[in-house]
Amino acid sequence: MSDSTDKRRRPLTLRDVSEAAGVSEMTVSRVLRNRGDVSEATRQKVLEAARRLGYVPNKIAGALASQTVNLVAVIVPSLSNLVFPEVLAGISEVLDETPLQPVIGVTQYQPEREERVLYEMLSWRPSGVIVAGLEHTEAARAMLKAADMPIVEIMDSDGEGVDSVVGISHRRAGRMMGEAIVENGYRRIAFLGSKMPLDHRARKRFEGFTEALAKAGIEVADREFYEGGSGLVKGREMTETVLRRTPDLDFLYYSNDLIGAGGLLWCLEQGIDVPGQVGLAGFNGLRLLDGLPKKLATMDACRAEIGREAARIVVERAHGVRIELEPRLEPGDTLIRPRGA
Amino acid sequence: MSDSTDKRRRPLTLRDVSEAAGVSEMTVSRVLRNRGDVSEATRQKVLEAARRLGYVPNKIAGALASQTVNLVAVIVPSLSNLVFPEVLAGISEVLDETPLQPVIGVTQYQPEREERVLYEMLSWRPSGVIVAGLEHTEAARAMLKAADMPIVEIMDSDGEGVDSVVGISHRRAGRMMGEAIVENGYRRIAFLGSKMPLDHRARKRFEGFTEALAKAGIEVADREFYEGGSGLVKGREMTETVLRRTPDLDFLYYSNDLIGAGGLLWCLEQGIDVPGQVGLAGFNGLRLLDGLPKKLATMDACRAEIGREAARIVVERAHGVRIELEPRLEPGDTLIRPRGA
DNA sequence: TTGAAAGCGCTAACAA
DNA sequence: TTGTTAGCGCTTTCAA
Repeated sequence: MSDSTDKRRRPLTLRDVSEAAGVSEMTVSRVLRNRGDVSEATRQKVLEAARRLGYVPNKIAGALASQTVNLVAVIVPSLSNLVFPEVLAGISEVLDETPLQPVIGVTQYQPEREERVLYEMLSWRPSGVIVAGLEHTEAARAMLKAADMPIVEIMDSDGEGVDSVVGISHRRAGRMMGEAIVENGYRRIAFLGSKMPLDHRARKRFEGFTEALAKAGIEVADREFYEGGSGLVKGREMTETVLRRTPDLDFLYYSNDLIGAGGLLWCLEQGIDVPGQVGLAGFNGLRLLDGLPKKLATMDACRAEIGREAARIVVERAHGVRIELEPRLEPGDTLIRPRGA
Repeated sequence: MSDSTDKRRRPLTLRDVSEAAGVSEMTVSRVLRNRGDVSEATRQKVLEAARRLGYVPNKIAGALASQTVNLVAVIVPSLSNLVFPEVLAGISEVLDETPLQPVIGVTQYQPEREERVLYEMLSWRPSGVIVAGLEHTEAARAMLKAADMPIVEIMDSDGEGVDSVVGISHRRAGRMMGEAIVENGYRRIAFLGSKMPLDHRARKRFEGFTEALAKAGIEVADREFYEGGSGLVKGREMTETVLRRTPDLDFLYYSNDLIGAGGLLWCLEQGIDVPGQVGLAGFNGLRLLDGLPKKLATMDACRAEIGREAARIVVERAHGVRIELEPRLEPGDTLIRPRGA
């Protein structure tokens, strides 16, 4: 009676397996970690006992004793952005070949949240940290500097990192797109992006973009910023707003593909000739949207590649590595004007 | 010289703070956890010392000593599916108000991977497990049963769970959509979905769907399955294929909104009257796609709500709870035929 | 090939 | 309000 009421209150320990198998805890530990020499006979005995009891090792105790944790902290601003899951996929791809495991933290683009998440994660003493962006609170930067493990700041290479850095230059990406737009003869150019002052990468793209225009003696003819989650609807609305306000625009540069796609759909619906009348470009190279009526010009941000490289650095316990990847311009159907247009 | 070379090899411990602040380790521990009565004076002393040294507590040791871990294991098939980040958002929303933190594991729809991820996570002795789906390997189910913590299986309520279950009935969702389609007078109906034999929820929707049609004496007129990541392109291709093969179809039911959107775009491009000539419906209620030329009929899967309820169960340490949410049919513009059509 | 002892860094429980 | 003691469940190290 009492037997069944208090069944499995105390979680199983190594000792339970040790007793069930009739060997020392140490031997059980060795078998379960495939370490050291254990005779095949005892090995089987232990394995069988562990399986029968349903024993799951306690990594907390193991980590404390061995002073090693196979966790890699990965800190990103958002998961709904579509971009970050791709980075995570790149990271997993590499870590899957190793004993390391990613642990994901989300900051929602808030520096204080990032600081808290980082603190939480560091308190588990991971084997490395991969964090999006170069901008952190002072305290966060101090923690990263003090942490005795590989730190990789990803996505952005415009600035100084704490340890290793893997990313693209968003300033340069913006500049490249600006140049391509100018080269294609557009002159009345608008920028449509998020209002988020904390999306530093979008900001840097905007800076590089205006810089490129300035070199050609052009100023941004109009700009529009939105708040709240992106999406096709936002793109439509912004596009309508900006084209109403400045009807002679001949190019719209969007800070991401999703709002760009919304804009594209709106233009096509309105019977606007794209790119004859108005050219369009986004950013990110989302394959997801490939099936739109026209392929939006965009720039690939090398997301999976960034994830893979960052993971490699952690796996190799490297420090001070700096990898700047090359963003690729994908002109699609909305940038290059047909001859004679 | 040697001072600077071996700086900060040994991570800081409570003892370092204790010495720096001139109080016992226990007092430092109390301050850092806001526990027990500590005079404001010592409190400040400790805080200042901890901050100056850059001390980050070791949760591994803490967890081992206190036998509590404020981690909640969350296991999902994929992050690129768009659906799961929304569930995670619901979970975070609730956990944010508590000391609990979600830790995410991804299985890629592979049962063996799920088993491994689960084993890894359980070995950290989390405060609860939230796992997508009711289908698991036998070993995984055994682990879940043996684990002495709240277990919540989410997304699906068609079947028995190990402990708590929060989800919708996908069979019912498929049936509801099938009924709505029949009621609207469609008779030549096709199903377009993923080939994944392991996407049990899509399978159940299909089953409920055919069941509803059967009740009306209708059989699925054609079906098409795809492999590989979804996306607009896949939807276009499948739609073309199926309409070529069976030109007299008057309705296409897609297993998710993204391929449905691709199909919608293709139909509109071809000058097909939607829903006059062909009606369309997807599944999920992705707000992301709201800006399409027409609003695709779909069914909301209550993703955020599912996340919130699951998190609540873990927070309340509840067991054996069963919550079946009501999927909502969103007819959009592609299901209800205009009068006289 | 196996086992015994010591201790990882912290906190529960109790004492002062 | 503060300190002391004794582990938490495992692994490292050394001995047999």
